[in-house]
Amino acid sequence: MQPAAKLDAVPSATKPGECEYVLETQIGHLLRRAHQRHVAQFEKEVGDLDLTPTQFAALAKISERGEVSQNLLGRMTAMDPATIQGVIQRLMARGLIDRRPDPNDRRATLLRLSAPGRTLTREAIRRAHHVSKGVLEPLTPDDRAQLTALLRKLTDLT
Amino acid sequence: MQPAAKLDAVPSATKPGECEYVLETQIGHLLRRAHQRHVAQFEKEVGDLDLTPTQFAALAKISERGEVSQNLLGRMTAMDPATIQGVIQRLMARGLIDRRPDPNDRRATLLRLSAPGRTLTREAIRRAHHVSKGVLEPLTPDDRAQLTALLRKLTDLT
DNA sequence: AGCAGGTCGTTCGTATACATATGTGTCGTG
DNA sequence: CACGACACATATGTATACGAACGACCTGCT
Repeated sequence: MQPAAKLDAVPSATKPGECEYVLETQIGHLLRRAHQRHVAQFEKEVGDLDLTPTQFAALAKISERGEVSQNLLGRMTAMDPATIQGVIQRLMARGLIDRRPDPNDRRATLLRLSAPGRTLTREAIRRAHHVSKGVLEPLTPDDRAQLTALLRKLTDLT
Repeated sequence: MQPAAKLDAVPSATKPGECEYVLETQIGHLLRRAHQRHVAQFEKEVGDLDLTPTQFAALAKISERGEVSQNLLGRMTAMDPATIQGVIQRLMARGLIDRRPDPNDRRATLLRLSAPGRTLTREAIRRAHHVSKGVLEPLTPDDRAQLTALLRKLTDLT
């Protein structure tokens, strides 16, 4: 990313629905930036394990479920079938995941962690908790709970 | 994206910092999902103008500033120099943007909207307001203000 | 049994997103 | 004025992210 910026404050808002658009007040831009913040923090703290946030999410979820189909894993981690395919392929190439065909459904593939995968995931989970803490660090404890709750509501995660 | 999911609720949390990790409670995952929600909504409502959220952000910001250097635009829209380069290149190819070398700094390039770019941006801004409304629709008005404020705090946008 | 419609994994194409490297240009300091 | 540190735009490589299309397969209905 760029060197952080600190640009001049944003001036006047106009009435919405009109031809003015203050990027910095729009939810989409804010979400994008906040997400970027998390990715950066994750990279800084977990990057030396060579795991991206998505790769980690996949590992963590497999770890939680023991064995899942690739497609279900995708739904649980909010990844497109096309996306999860690439993620799994890269984790496979590193030997972190074992695959086997689903005996009950010949379309499906079942995934589980390999022994090295389990070890790496344990360590990554430890660090991931620290990442979450770091991301929320600018907020008060109350604000953190608020934000989490609001995002869950927004994303329909009850 | 996948057909939406509605998976079973998440069970028990363990004490954090330990070997449990409930993806659905972690800020990174929530931010990623919320961001996905916005991108999807944007695509649905602005997609037929063939604009992505980032392309639109660039156009909107150029429109606001009149003329900016590519690099400054990148900082204002939170895009890497490498990223903004690609975005601008595609908008240029469509004739939505005009370029000229900065007379005061031969490294820099100045960007402004072309006439078609201005027209398209006006229409896109109209729709973008509607997108923001749609994204926040699951929240109460109070919650919307709360969430926006918290994200601004988190992303250091004062 | 057989078929229609849907699902699972995969592939292709395009667009962010960012690290890294490079060539060119600017600027402050000596 | 010269030089080193830095800034700007670009190029390359990798990793999401997703639409669209595909072949293989499953399932419910007839």
